[in-house]
Amino acid sequence: MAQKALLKSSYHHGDLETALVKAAISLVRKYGADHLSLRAVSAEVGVSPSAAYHYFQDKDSLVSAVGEFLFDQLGEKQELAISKVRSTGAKGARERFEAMGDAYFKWALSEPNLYRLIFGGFCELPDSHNDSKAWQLLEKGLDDLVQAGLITSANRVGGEVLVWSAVHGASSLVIEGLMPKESFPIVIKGVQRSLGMK
Amino acid sequence: MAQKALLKSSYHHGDLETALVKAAISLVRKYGADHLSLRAVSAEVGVSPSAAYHYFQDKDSLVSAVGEFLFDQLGEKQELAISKVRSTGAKGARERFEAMGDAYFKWALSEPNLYRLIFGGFCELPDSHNDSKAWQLLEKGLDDLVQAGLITSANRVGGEVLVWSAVHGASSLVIEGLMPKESFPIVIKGVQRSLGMK
DNA sequence: TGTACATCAGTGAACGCGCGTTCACTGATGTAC
DNA sequence: TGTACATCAGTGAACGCGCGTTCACTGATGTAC
Repeated sequence: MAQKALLKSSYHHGDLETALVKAAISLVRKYGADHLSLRAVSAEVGVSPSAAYHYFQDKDSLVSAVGEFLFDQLGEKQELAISKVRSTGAKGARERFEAMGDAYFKWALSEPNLYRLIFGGFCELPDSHNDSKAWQLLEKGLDDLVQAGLITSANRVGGEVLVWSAVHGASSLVIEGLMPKESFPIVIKGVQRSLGMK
Repeated sequence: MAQKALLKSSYHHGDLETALVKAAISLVRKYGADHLSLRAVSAEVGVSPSAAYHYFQDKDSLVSAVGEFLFDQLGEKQELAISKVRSTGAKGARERFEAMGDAYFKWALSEPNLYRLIFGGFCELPDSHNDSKAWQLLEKGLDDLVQAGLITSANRVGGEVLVWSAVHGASSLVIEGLMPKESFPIVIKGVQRSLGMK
């Protein structure tokens, strides 16, 4: 029946909740998180403005749903980049670590408006972010570096917050035009030096 | 005459341009950069909405003026913090360096809405940010560390971008509730390790 | 010192607009018999 | 298989509102004579 609804153009939409989130993303991409309106999202889906209220309490709820969706998506981009690394052993651990940061940076640069929605105070992200894919990948990446003998356990301590801060900060500054994008590799080099990476 | 205008409550305001910028800051502080309206700013100053158009081409121009003002203000906060350091020699250089980062972080935490206005894509900052006070202080701070023998010239290379990225990123993540504020010193420690600071 | 005048900072009414949210409703759907 | 019915996803009109911007204007000001 969900299937049926998807197949025929029908009165009932099928999965309006998801459709609204995706339409919102499409509009934020183009016009920024400020400038997003519930009415425009509904119109994009081809549905009346009030329909959204069957799925979201208010506009803020929709925006927060978008934020969570995008935060997950960012994690998935990183996971994909990591999975593409073919090298093994220490070389693999290093390449996966770098791929993770590169994916984050690349996503930020290619989708500045989405990036700002997540990290610009527009939405409430669950504070259980330590369960998020992005965070877990970061932990795993650092663990791998230790296991590969590229960094010591001692230097690993606090690595998550340093890496995330540096990568996130550099991405943000480049997006806002305050730092040339050529500086990103320099920041990464600096982080690796901090970790004592060989 | 400007003096006179300031003294008496008169038809002419005296320095409406500055008054508008300051009123805008006051409103952004409370309600965020999205939610700022020209009309509210005018009302805050006690002037009709159209008066603003004698000083700013449109709303965006006002917001950009606010951004520049705040960016300068952040630099001044840092300068003030640095100037309060009494120690001399290597100890002084280290304390000044740390005071600079602490001031940045402290300002971000105490004024998240202002911080987001500057760094959240709401305004056009002049891309001559290398002339900004904040940037010059950072350069000078690193030079001092070299001169004090706390870091080597070799390690200083690229120091600006690493330091700014890490401090900015940590501030941003803490503001958004994605990182506990207790992590900030850990990030700073990591940066110092990267610089090979003794 | 007094007066006529040009300047221009600020007024206030008006414009058209899009917004978030509500509400009583409709009509397609799946189900019970 | 056919029919009556309850459900509930989506409608569409309406609400009150605040927004950015414009425009012809007013009246306080400083200046020239």
